[in-house]
Amino acid sequence: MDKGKTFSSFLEKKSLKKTHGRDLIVKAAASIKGHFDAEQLLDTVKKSDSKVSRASVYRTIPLLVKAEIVEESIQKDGRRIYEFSRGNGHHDHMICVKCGAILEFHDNVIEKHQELIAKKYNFEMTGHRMEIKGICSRCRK
Amino acid sequence: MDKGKTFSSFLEKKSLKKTHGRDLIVKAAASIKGHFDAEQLLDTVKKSDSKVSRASVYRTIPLLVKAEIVEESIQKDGRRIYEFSRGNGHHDHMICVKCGAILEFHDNVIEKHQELIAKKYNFEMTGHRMEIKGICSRCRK
DNA sequence: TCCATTTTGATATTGAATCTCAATAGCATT
DNA sequence: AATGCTATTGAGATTCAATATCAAAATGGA
Ligand SMILES: [Mn+2]
Ligand SMILES: [Mn+2]
Ligand SMILES: [Zn+2]
Ligand SMILES: [Zn+2]
Repeated sequence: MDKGKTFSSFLEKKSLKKTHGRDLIVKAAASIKGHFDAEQLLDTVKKSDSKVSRASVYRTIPLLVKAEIVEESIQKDGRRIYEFSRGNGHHDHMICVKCGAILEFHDNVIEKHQELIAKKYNFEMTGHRMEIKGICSRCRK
Repeated sequence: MDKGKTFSSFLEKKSLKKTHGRDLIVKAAASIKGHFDAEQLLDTVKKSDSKVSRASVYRTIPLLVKAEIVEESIQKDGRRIYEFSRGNGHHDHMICVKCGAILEFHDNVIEKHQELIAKKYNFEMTGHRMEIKGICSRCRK
């Protein structure tokens, strides 16, 4: 799952330059297990090179998303939460309002019906976000 | 559909005070057809009484949501979008990334499957948000 | 009417995200 | 390897929705 190579060819295709910062940022994103926000990514990058700027991280994230290396998964407390695409495919999220835990799920029926809805309204779906909010099993007991 | 009365009893139950501002704000929310954000609500309230403050609007919105008079429907460009509950029941949204149009839909199968998922994970669902992003029929041609 | 408490308006502050701009790095060409 | 053009960067400023602050005003029970 070497997304470094993928990103590299993405940059080439788009005539964007391969830079030290971009290289470290994609590597940092890959190193994070689970969901992260821009600030966490910045912290992680800074461990490799403390001179990489916040601006570069914020600027690179949309590139990683376009390259399908990183996905924007949910919004939590006004912050955008991302995750590295590990080839485990698309999924949606449940967010625990008590402990903040993010649980993942996938439901083929829901996915299919989204497409049916879009078709019904002649709407060209480019993406979707579905978040279930509530209390996770751990917090319930 | 007099949500003024509903809000009034909500405030009573919670031992909150009935104020001029809160009264105007719920009336303003009811007067808006369709979706709105906090700033639009403020503009509308100010037409009745220009002294009602932005702070009061931002403070009252969560009360209206708790009272189930207003629903938070989607997030758009980092702004929270609300809508007055008109008893037309729950629905989800499609957002056109070209023109910004917000389309509504409802799908029983999707709703049911959300509950099944929650049950499967022993997750107590208190709400959900599902947004389909894409290009609306008008913008496609 | 009195008075404790809540609420308000005006303004300041926060914080994520974006923008600015001079300095630097990447890279095609010589 | 040196040149020159342009994309990119870092540091900080800026934006803007949302929240916090706090003295003054309103509310509602006694
Ligand atoms: Mn996920
Ligand atoms: Mn709606
Ligand atoms: Zn939890
Ligand atoms: Zn459209």
